[in-house]
Amino acid sequence: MPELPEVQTVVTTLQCLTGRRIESVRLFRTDIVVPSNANLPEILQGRSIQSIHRRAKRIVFTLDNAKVFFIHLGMTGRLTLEQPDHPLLPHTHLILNFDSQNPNHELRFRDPRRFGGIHILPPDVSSDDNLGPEPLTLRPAQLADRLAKTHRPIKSALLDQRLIAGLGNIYVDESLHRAGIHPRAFTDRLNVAQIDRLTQSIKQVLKRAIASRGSSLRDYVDANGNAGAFQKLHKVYDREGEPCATCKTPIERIVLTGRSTHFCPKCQPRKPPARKALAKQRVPR
DNA sequence: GTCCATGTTCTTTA
DNA sequence: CTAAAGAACATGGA
Repeated sequence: MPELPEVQTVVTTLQCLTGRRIESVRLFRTDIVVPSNANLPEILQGRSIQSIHRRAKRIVFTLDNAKVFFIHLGMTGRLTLEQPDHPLLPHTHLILNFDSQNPNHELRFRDPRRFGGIHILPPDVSSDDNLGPEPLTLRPAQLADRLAKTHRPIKSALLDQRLIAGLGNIYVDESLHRAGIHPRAFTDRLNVAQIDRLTQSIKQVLKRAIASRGSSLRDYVDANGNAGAFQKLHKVYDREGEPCATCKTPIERIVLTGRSTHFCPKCQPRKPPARKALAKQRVPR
């Protein structure tokens, strides 16, 4: 459910919590906390939230004592502000109550599949582990360097959070379509022009998706319970068989790296347009 | 019952 | 040994 644009939207809609003091913590499942021996209620109880920001697909909370933790929504996680008397839905794992203010909302974390989690960072450790660069500030040369170091289909590379952090299945497919690159194109065979275009496409797609407050296909909603609208603007994702918006060719769906992959066979040709020499020998010996 | 799902990590294979 | 492909995780909806 959440890729960069959705996570960004959740973070934006959570900003009303900055400066608020956590009055009570109810943790219904401890197995969503990492590390498993962390005492989350003790860490949160009585602290104020200094800031909430996004890094890749992580929602990073900084407390007034400089402690940092982040929530990852996984596939089905939801972080929502609710009225305290709102019925408790199944798979609600954490509820935080705050010092009373005008909107007396509580924060709830729900995640049926539990691929998401709450991660406590040890002091003086950045939340970055081996996450790649943020796509919105990515430079083409930076992407080129990283792509040249690996040999695999571009689709798989862009899903790899260590190579570039924040894209998921939807936005990789949309970015590749906009860039006119076949999802199976090998990373180390893309030319400079293609990588320039890809960098631009990724940024364009993400910016537009954020402007539409994310994609709601299944059940994504922001912290206020509002769905996004970008799914209406998808060019390829989940549009198998439908005509390409630019050339009318039916969108195809293949499976790559175990993931559904959507593309237009005409706008995203298998081989680069300018191709002349096929004089490559295999094993020289 | 079957297949599929906006993600990540561990295991197996090449 | 390294890199890439595959399986696993847990739940619900079509």
